[in-house]
Amino acid sequence: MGRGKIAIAKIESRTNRQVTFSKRRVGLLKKAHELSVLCDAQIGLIIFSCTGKLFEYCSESTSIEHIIRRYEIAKGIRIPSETNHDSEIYSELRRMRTETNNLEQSLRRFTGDVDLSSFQFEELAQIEHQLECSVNKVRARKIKANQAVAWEQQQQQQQQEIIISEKNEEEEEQAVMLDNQYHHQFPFSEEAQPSSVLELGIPNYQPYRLQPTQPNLQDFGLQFPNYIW
Amino acid sequence: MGRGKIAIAKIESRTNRQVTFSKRRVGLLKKAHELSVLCDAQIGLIIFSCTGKLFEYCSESTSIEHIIRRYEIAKGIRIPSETNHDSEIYSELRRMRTETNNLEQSLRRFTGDVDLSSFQFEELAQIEHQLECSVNKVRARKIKANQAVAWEQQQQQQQQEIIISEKNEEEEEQAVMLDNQYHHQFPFSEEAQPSSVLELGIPNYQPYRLQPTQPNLQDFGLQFPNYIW
DNA sequence: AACTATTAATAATT
DNA sequence: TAATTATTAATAGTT
Repeated sequence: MGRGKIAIAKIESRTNRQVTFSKRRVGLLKKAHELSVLCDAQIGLIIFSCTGKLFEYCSESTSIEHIIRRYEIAKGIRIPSETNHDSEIYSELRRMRTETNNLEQSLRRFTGDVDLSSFQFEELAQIEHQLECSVNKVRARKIKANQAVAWEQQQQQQQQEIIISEKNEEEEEQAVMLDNQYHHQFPFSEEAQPSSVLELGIPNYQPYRLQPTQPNLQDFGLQFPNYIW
Repeated sequence: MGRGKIAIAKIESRTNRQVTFSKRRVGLLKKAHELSVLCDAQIGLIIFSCTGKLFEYCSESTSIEHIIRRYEIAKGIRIPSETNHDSEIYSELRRMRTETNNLEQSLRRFTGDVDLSSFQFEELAQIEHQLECSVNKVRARKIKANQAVAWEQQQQQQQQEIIISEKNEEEEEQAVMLDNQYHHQFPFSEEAQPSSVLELGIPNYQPYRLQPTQPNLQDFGLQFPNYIW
């Protein structure tokens, strides 16, 4: 199923292997999800890439841990119980990972390294507004940081203002003024905050690290049940 | 991929569901095996049918138990070994705290919610550029996300342009028009950004709110992303 | 179960 | 690197 048939043996070309891994990983996860939904099966899937990165899937309304427990029970494997001391530390570790994930997710919005296709229009408008505010702050600081430049700009502005007050023809300058007014008085883009994202509860949501070297990060920045199929 | 297309929802017909389960289960296991071999990945797959029957697959030269152990270690659920590992755990905790701090600081750079005064002009310009790229991405995506809305607004805009070109009196309407123009017609031009907007605060920044929901997919093994710079 | 008309996945290419 | 396309592979409905 491709331009040609390939033998099922380790792909020697490193880049080729990486590309194939990315594509087939998505395909496998999709298939697992479809089987789970179509046939009401409980599925847990763990994938470690050859570079050691972890990917996983599990059916909705459950968790990998739960499936592992069920598996171990089914196989008659005993689960060693944690001590109280250990469980405290691990819960702290998990909490911190969650926090890290949240931070990384937020950061991706600012770097643009997030798959925006999962957002609705209103959400995108909100993100856009946030970014505008940030860039404006940075810009203001930048100007302050270089007073000479700032001073030049102010001089220029004042000259233009004089011209405008005399002729009142420069629409663009007017636009600047009015645009500011608009933002201060009618921050419409913040009003209609969709709660949809909040309600899309997917159990066991614990993404972890950013993937700067992986081009296919966006495959997993998406809401699972809806985006491809 | 069959005589007809089917929706991904639970198959109501019991016999049909059973048949599909049998077929797709084979397909899924095959895909898992192929991915494992082609890309040298370690894969564990556990399937409980709706009748409770267990099926499993794991890559060659390993076992489900081994993969489960590796998984739990990667997730910080279980201890690597039963020996004294306290120091390892605590160092991991420290490492994660450091990472969290770094992420928080990076985030604050983007929100402008931090002492930007400590940055030099060049650094600020870099951050600004990063934000511009991000906002452009969001903007482009936003347009795609709702072409109908964009179209409506452009229509409105055109009408208003006509009105304004005739009268040029309604200041507020003009502001709306120009704002729309800014947002939709010139999504990639940052130059005309009014400098006085710079004083706007960051309204409503809630870093944890807009996470795109994600399936139970994770990846591990990357260092703190200083790639942003 | 086996068959086959279709859809889906994906290897190679751009 | 991401998108496109020519092929192969999977499978839904049928026999």
